[in-house]
Amino acid sequence: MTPRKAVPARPTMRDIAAQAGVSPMSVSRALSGGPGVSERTRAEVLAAVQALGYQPNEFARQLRTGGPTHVIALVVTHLANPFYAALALGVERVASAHGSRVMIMSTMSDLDTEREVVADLRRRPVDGVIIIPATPDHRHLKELADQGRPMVFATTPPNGIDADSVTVDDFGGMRELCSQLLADGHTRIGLIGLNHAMWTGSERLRGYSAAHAEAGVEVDDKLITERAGDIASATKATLRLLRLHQPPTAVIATNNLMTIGALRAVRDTGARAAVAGFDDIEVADLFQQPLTVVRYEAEQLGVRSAEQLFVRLAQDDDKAAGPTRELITTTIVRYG
Amino acid sequence: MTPRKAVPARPTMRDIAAQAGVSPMSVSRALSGGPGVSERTRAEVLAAVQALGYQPNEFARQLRTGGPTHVIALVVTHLANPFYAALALGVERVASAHGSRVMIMSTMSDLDTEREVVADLRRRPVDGVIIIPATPDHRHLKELADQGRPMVFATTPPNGIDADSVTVDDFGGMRELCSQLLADGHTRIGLIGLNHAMWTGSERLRGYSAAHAEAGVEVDDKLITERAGDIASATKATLRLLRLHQPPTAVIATNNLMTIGALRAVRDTGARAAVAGFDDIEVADLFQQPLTVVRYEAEQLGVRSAEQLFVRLAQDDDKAAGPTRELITTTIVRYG
DNA sequence: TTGAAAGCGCTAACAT
DNA sequence: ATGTTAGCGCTTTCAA
Repeated sequence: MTPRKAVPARPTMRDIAAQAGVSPMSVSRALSGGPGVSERTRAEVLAAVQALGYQPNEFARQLRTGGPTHVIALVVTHLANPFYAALALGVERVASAHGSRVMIMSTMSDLDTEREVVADLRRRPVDGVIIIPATPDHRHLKELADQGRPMVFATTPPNGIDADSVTVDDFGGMRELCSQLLADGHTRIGLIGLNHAMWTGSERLRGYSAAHAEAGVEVDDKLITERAGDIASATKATLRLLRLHQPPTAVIATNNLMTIGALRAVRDTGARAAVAGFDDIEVADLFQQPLTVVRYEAEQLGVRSAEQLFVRLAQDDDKAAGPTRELITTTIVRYG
Repeated sequence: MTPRKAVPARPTMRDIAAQAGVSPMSVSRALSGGPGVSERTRAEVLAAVQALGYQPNEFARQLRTGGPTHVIALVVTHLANPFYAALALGVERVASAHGSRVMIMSTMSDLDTEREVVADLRRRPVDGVIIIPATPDHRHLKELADQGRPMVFATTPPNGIDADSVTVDDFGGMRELCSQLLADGHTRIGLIGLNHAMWTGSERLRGYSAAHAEAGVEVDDKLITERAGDIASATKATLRLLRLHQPPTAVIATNNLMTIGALRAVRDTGARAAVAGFDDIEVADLFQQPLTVVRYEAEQLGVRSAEQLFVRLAQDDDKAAGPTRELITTTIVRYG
């Protein structure tokens, strides 16, 4: 942490009061637009504000009134993933409409980083928090929630915490996608980059299994590859599957990054395996390979999460209802 | 469902002091780790902190000390554009290393929205601001800067403001890209979605012109299409060019969105025009059409901007040097 | 080593 | 309609 100079001195209400020849209280009243100020005083105050370029200090006001800070926090895993960027934009849009700003923090899917971020949030008076949890361990998040901070969990429901959530229909989306592949005649379908430990991962696996069961096709565990962190490892995992004695005729990637990796692997081997994946890819129509995806509105996920948060913020604590669970629906899209 | 338990008001330092049987001052000292506290007192304070789940209020501290808020603002045009998302991630990484958080605001390239955002920032004690200006009109930004707020301009230098900037080598990148196309034998090269009014636009046009001049090829103004706001209008603009009596044999798109639009137009018409563009596209290797791009590290742009901001924040006002201008270099990448 | 007093910038509550 | 007092949660200053 580098040393810093203090924020440059800004004029305060006292300065305005002095300049306008009134008391600070009159300045406060004049600026808040409330009644009890003569037009003449108000005019003089506004003139002084203009002259000195005064801007009220929101922190001080908030400290005194105990009112909202008009800042909400958004904790994501990786902002550069277009999916989270879209979600963030949705959150920002809603926050903006409510006069609030968004503080964004990326955890890079690292539990320790998430802990740090959360510790920071406990000290910082933000009005509420929207979080995409990095891991299934939510103990530190419970401490935040217990502080009385309204929280909304996005993409993953809370684990042992009494909080709202907005999630994607991971199960239904994967089941439908997988069913279509099975209907196309595929009986050996690979699953790339599954993370059993995460809620989304287990839900998507459940959908995969359900589709197989409904089609009366047995699942071969050798076709399910373990968690892959990035595109390159998704490519490797896919290559491993394609080299099996009985390779899959189709692969399903468990998120947008895994999809890119899988496409590269199939292209490089010249295999004729069909590729499908969770998460839409905006430019998939330009790909040389056909692709089927589970699409849902990432921005909408952010919008709904933020709206739910503001509902909570507007609520009286006493008559607050139990946690809500909202589901974002999915559709299947075929490219090429 | 369990009724949400009444939120306990956040404990303050006084509560800790009472619980530990000491004065608030001792609590402050114990927590700040400073000298002048007996081990016994410190232990009792820490125990009380644990017992009550106390977290200091950073605002109150900041108000009293006048120190930094450890919040910086990042104003971008559109967070969902992968380019700005990457930039934001770079900013966040550096900020995090300096113990600061990032408040992100998207202007959607709208001047009025930018004005609102800036007005908000004038009231909110953030330590500094990194901005990608939405338009060439920087008057409202000057008011922010005049307040003494350290500012760094990213992608576009300030207009009449004494502030640092980090920009891309728009001119050099475009000149090199265009030169390569000319060397490939193209003499009619379209330019898609140029925004003359923006600094980046004029720089890129300058590079386009310079390359033509160096190659001794005359520029045909009919090949230069006006500003296009989104992918769809880029497609339309490209289609218009391709239908010209003497159509271009190559088109250069002026940013990543324009590139997508141009690729779609060329694909849909089955034209044989080569496509090139400013900004890299991560999955371009999967495209069915060849593509040449001007690549640069978007995240690095964010990193350098943030680093420059923290340099300013660490500086004494008196011995502050003049504005710095940093250039991010570009390379040409051919896909397919 | 500890505490009491004062004040950061602002506003609620009570004067006048 | 205006001003005075007090205090939000914290820390600096000064006294004990």
